Amino acid sequence: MNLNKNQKIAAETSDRICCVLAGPGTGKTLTITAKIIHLLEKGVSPKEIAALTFTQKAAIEMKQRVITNLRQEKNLPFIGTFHLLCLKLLREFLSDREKHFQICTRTKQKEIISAIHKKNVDRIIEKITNFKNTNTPLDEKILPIYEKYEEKKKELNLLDFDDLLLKTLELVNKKQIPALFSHIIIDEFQDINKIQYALIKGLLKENGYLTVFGDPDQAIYSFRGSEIELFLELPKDFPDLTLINLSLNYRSQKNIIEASNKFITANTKRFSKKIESTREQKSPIILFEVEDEYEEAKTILREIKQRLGATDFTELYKNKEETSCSFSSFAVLTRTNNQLKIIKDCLDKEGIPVKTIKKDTEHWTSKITKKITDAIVNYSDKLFTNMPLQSFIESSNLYEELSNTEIFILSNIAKTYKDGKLIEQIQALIDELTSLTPVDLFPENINAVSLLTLHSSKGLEFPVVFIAGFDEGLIPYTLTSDTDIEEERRLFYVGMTRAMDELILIHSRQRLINGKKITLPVSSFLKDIPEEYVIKKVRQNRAGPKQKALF
DNA sequence: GTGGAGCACTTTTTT
DNA sequence: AGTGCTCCAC
Repeated sequence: MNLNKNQKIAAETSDRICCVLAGPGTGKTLTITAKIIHLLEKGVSPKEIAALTFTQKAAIEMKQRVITNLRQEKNLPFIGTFHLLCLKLLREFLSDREKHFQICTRTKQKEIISAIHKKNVDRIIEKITNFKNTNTPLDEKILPIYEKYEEKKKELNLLDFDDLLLKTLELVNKKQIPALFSHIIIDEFQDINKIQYALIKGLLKENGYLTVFGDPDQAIYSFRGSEIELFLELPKDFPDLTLINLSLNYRSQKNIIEASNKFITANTKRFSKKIESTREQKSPIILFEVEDEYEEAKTILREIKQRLGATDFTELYKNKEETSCSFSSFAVLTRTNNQLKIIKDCLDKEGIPVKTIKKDTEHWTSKITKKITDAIVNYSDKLFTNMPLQSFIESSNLYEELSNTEIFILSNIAKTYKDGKLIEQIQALIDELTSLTPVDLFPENINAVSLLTLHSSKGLEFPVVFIAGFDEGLIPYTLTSDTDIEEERRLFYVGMTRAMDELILIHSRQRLINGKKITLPVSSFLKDIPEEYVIKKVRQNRAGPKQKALF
């Protein structure tokens, strides 16, 4: 593995408590992978190591990389989500009477809650989750619902996702689960909450090694209980903490790195960190001002077409290798989901393929199940010719149709595939699918323009990034009262740093929000980006009356 | 059990 | 504007 100086230090240090500041595009996953492999090569037993993530996607990516590097997949350390680790520990350490619980999924949660109280089911679940994770008190109306919910779960022998962690922590505190790991590695540490933090401490052996990777400037999930303070107060909690800064960014050109570096210094809750681009300077950030959301969509369409340099899109499908950029080079990011609809419609109409994250759990589960079932049935024919699975995936259209997560699962199923038992295999597969999330199923390999919220863009990168709705009110989002302006700034920072070559912001003078036509000024975040990094382009509505530009 | 009127609500999302 | 829900009539 080819590591730069600080990546190597982070991977090989034998300091006991380390915090690796891993800004956007600095090779975090590579470094974590290197660290795991380094420990194994040093002779640390896999059983002594746990690498924890918050999402399955991250876990799968990391595991895949470790497997690729080790060229084997036996005797791996635990690499997975906090929830999976807790699930395994509970199955191992709970009493025989208790250990046979089932997981209370979101669907089941909704079912139980709505039997108690029909209205605002989602909000109630959110409140309960918040209460369990952060001790945010429950008001009088929700408390009895919560109590009945807990009772019902007990009756049905269910544990919800929060319970997995809480129950494990309880056993750890009662010493019924011993400290198990001498090396714990945490990914995306800025997303941690108090429960998870306590859990890590309880599972780490005395004088064990802890390395956390993350970036406080990308903490965007406080609304679901993450506490950036836990990251920022690490030096207090561990006076012997070693800070390592991954300072080289391999993703974005200089303008984007410098502009985002300066932008984020407007925040106070952070560690100062240095990030340098390894890439040549390219064009500055472009800011368009347009009339309304339809002009916004048309601007995106026009800019995409211009960069594709083709009007006949069927040609682009055929000659992918010959063009420097394709549909998948572009992403459109917005603060809210519903802003994406008009943009999607506009691109759809012009024959530009788009991909979005589907939120409809029931539908995709059955659809994907069918897709993978078909794939396995197809593959079983190919078994006669001994065609390796990877070649099969690449030669079929599956590579484009399936997300990376699906391919991973398919590979696993196929590996254990034996003649006869197809139905059982698929049954097992369906069990795995129920734990997948919309993001896991985002078809990364399909050649289409990505339409995403700023939140769901985290971790991704694109040559050309549009951030639409750069309007005060949406960015930062202040249409409801309890805005955390620093978190909103971090969210925009995440958006900016998705861009490799070009960042294009679009502000619309007017917009329909909740059925009302409103006029918003350009985002107040504009003033936090030094002027020399931005080119402003005003597009007047030709038909309409002349309006004074807002900047 | 269905369909339509009436009403409320409207940020972000993982396990 | 658009969605999702309840409630009531059939």
